[in-house]
Amino acid sequence: MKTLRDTLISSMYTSMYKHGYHATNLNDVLLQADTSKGGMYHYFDSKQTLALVAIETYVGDYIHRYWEVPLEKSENPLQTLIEQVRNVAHLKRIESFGIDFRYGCPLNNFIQELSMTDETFGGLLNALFMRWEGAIIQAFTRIRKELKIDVNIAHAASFIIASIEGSFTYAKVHHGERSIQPMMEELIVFIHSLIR
Amino acid sequence: MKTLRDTLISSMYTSMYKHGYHATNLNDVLLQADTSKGGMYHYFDSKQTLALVAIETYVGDYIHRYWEVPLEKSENPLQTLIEQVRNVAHLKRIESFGIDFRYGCPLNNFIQELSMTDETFGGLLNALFMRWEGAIIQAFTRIRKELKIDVNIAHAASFIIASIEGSFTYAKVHHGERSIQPMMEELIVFIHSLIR
DNA sequence: CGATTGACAAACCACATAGTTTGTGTTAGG
DNA sequence: CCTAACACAAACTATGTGGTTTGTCAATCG
Repeated sequence: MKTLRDTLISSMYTSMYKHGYHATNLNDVLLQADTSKGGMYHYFDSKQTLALVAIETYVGDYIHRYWEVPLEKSENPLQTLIEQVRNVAHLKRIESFGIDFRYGCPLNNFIQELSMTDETFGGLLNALFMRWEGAIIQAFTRIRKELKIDVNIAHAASFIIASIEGSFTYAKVHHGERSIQPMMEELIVFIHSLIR
Repeated sequence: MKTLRDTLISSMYTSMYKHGYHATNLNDVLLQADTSKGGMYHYFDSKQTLALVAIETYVGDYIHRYWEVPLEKSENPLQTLIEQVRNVAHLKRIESFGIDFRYGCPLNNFIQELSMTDETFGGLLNALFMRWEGAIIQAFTRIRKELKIDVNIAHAASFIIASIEGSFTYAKVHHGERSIQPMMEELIVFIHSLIR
C-alpha cells in the first residue's frame, strides 16, 4: 500500500525531474499528492529534505537495480555492461523511473542544477555518481585480463558514464526527437575497442 | 569602451553560468553591473530578454571562434578537430568565456535547465547546438574519403559532442577536482578509430 | 537659451511561494 | 470512556523578487 509519505516522495521526484528543483512549486507537489502543507511538514521538515529523500530513493534505486546488481552478479561482466548500455537507449520502458528523453537523465539534471549551488545536494549526487562509476570500474577490474594492456580502467569508466550523460543532454536539446540509440552504439564500439 | 549594455550582458551571463537562470537574482546582476532597475529596463524589456542576448552573445561567439572558424579554415580538418577537442580540456585559459570546470559547460547548463521548460530558450539553445554539430559534420564530410566506409558521420559527430558535454558534467559532479583531460584523450582514441 | 530627449537612479508595487500556526477528526492506550 | 498522541487540513504570514513608475541630470537641438 502506498502511504502519503511515498506519494509525496513520488510527486516531488516527478516534478523535480521535469522542472528542476528551483522551478518546482511545492504547492503543485502537494496538489498532485492530494494533500496539504500540514501533510508534508508532518513527514519532512522542508522542501529540501523531501527533495533529498526523493533523489536518494529513485536515483539510488535505479543505480542499484540497473548497474550494481547486474554487474556484480554477472558471469560475463563485459557482455552485461554492453547490455546495460544498450538498455539505456530503451529506458522508455522503465515506467517506474518515469524516464522521458525529452526531460533528460534525472541524475544529470540534478547534478547540473544543484551540484555546485548546494553542498547537501552536491554531496548526495557525488555519492550516487561514484556508486555508478564504481560498479563499472569493478566490472572492468574483474575482466582485467581480457582488456588491452594500456587501458586505464578508471578513465574508460568515466568516459563511458560521461558519454551516457552527454547523450541524454543531446536528446534533451532535440526535445526527444532524436534517439540516443545511435550514440549508445558508438559507445559500444568504443567499449569493444578496449578488448584485446 | 565597455558600455552599460555590455556590462549587463556580461554580468547576466556570469551569474547564469554559475547559478542557473532561475537562481539568478536580477538585483545581484544589477549590483554587479553597478546599475539599477532603470538602467536595465532602458536596454532590455525583461530578465528573459537579457538572458537570451547573453546566451547568444557568449555561447554563439564561442562556437564561432573555437569550432566553426577553425574547422572551416583548416586544411587538415581531422587534426584541427582533435586539436580543438584537446583544447576543451584546457579551457581554463580562455578567460573571456570564464569557463570553470566546477560550474560545467555553459551550453550544457543552459540546455539542462531551460531547454524543456521554456520554448524561447529551447529554440535558441537548439540552434546553437546544431551550429556546433554542423561544424563537426562538415569537417567529417570534407574528409569522407579518409574515414572507414561504415562510419556514420552524423552519429559520430553527435557522439563526440555528447561525450564532451558529458565530460563537463563529470567534472562538475566532482567539483572540478578531476580533470576532463583523460576523457578527452579517450574521445580522441575514438576519433582515431574512425579513420581507415 | 528654453525645451525635449536619452540615460539612467531610486522608490514603489503586486504577487508568488516557502514556511508557520492553528484547528480537527481519528485512533490508541490506560 | 476519557485523554493524549497522531495524521493530517486550511488559513495565515513573511519575504524575496520581477517588474513599474516617477524623478533627475546631462546632452542635444531648434
